[in-house]
Amino acid sequence: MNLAEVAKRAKVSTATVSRVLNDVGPVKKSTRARVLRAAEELRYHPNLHARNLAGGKSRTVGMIVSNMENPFFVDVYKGAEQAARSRGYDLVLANTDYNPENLASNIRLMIGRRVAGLALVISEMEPGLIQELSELAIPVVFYDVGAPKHNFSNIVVNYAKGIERVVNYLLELGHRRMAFISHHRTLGPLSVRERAFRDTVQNYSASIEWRIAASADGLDGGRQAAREVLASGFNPTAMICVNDFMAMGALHELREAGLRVPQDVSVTGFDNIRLAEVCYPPLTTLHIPRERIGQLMFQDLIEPVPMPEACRRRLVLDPEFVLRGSTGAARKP
Amino acid sequence: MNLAEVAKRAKVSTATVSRVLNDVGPVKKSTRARVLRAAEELRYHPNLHARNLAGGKSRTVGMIVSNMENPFFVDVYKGAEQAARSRGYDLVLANTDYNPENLASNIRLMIGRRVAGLALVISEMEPGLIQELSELAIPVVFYDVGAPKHNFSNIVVNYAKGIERVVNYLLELGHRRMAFISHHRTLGPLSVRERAFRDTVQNYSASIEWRIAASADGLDGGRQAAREVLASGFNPTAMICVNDFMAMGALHELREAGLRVPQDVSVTGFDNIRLAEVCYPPLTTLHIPRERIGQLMFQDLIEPVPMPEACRRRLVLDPEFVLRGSTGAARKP
DNA sequence: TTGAAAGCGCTACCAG
DNA sequence: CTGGTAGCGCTTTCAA
Repeated sequence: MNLAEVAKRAKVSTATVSRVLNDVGPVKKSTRARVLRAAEELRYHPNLHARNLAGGKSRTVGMIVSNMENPFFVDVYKGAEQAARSRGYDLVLANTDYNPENLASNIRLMIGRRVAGLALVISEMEPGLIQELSELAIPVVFYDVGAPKHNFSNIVVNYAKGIERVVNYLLELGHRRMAFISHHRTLGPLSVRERAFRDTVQNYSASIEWRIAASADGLDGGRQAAREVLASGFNPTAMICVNDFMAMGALHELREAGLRVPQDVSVTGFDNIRLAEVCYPPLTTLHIPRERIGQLMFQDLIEPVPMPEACRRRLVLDPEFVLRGSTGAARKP
Repeated sequence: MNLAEVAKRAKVSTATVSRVLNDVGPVKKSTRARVLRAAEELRYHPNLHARNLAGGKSRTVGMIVSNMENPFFVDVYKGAEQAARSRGYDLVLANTDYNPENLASNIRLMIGRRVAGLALVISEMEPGLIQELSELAIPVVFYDVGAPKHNFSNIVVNYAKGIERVVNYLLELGHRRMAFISHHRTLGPLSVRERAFRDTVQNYSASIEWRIAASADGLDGGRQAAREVLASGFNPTAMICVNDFMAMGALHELREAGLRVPQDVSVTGFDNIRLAEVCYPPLTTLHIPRERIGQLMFQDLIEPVPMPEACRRRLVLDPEFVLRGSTGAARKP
């Protein structure tokens, strides 16, 4: 079923059908009605590929995330999706599972689709891919990572500040032995947080004992990392987790180990996902406006903000401390 | 950047470039290398729309789900995505948020993309849409709902059986006052579960007291529904939740109300999402092989299983009872 | 207000 | 093994 058949049935040219369907250009009322009816009767569904090809422009933006299992990414996705929908755009999602090969193929896929823009919510990119994208003239917005190129822009959260905040808070509560639970230690954004942790702790006093454990992002990863820490004999009074989702895994492990939170061990997260409030005990964490970020990313893509070559956009958000029940004074030795 | 430019640069015809890029037909080694290099140098990215248009066939399947916030859907998505990727297909996802308008527009979008198949993981469809789809000759697979059409097929879970199982279990534990926590009561699949609950309870004894509360799907919905039940003065010793995600919300509400689980109230879920194991207390629930379902849906779409008109496929899975800490003997009155 | 026709970028078929 | 070329279905001038 195609335009031509609709045109034939309505006894008009394909040009007219196109005008009617796209609501552009002048069309006599009666003709219009006739076309609409024909399309209806024929159950005509325009071929989007043909449309894109002929039109040259795309009403689609792409988003690639690392891990849809982590509610953080789902929320960002939903924010962007909603923003896109409300502006008559269409968002297509891809998931990498932190796999670089998936990332590369997904990016190529998006390029092949000639998306109007690409939002990357991932933890790192190979320089090669960065290069490939920068040569492409399609607007790209990164979350949390990004290189300064004319068609790039980024939205970043001041993770270091957040980590610093929470560590200081724990320090004040008397914690002197803390573990940092992370994932993908080598990825840029993650290592920033790790460094913030180390720096804050060391700046405070050389006598603070600390340790870093990492596993995969997720419930299992959090659990695994926490287990490692416990098994090592290091006996932390606090666990600072790189995100809420992992923190929930850690919480579980502690419970299984017979440790009470926060009496025996304090636990903190990052992101303030909805679950952080609902889990037990509710997590002390840092809030990040995830849906907002999704919206901002979309906006950034389609709003052609002309600016000097060197000055790509960069928006920095500060996370907000949220105090809940998973933290308390350090247990007495 | 297009085929023609690559062809010019490699000093061959576009036909040859196409052959090389698609790895079809005979091409001399040296030519092949030349083309590849040209494409590389020009940073050529094939236009997928043109490819689809010209080729006529699509290597893309679509999936529409109701609520990506609920991990259940994420898992199904991941299963399908993985299956698709491994077979060289590409999965595009859409989310409806239980909004019928979003569903309709997403379906049209998928049709417009000429997907090779469409997987619907949603709770209900308007007859009009069903009709529209059935006239379309594209394979459709439903999860949990579906009408018998030649191009439809469905994978369903025996929810009634699961609910029956869990209710009987609670009955044996002495529970005599139970609440059923649901969402979207009028949607087909949901009402089936509700009915199963009612039937089981009533069959057991007329003296069993029961109540049904419903709210939105999700943490808040579960919490809200639980709150309603508690506020109503009805004092259940058990809450049967239509899914784990809502159960987690209910768990939270009970905790806030100062009720202990399972000592004061037993709680059950459905799906056995990863969180069910990690939350506190861990949920007694019914396992559904979500990733598997995703895989099956994909398979069903691309494997052209020819069969008699009337006999569309229908695969029924039985959920498996999983006993955890959120349930126990009914409290003494 | 409408139609004819030139592409959009690619695949696939037919020759050579 | 390679090139020419006819579409795929739609949008968009340009004329009428």
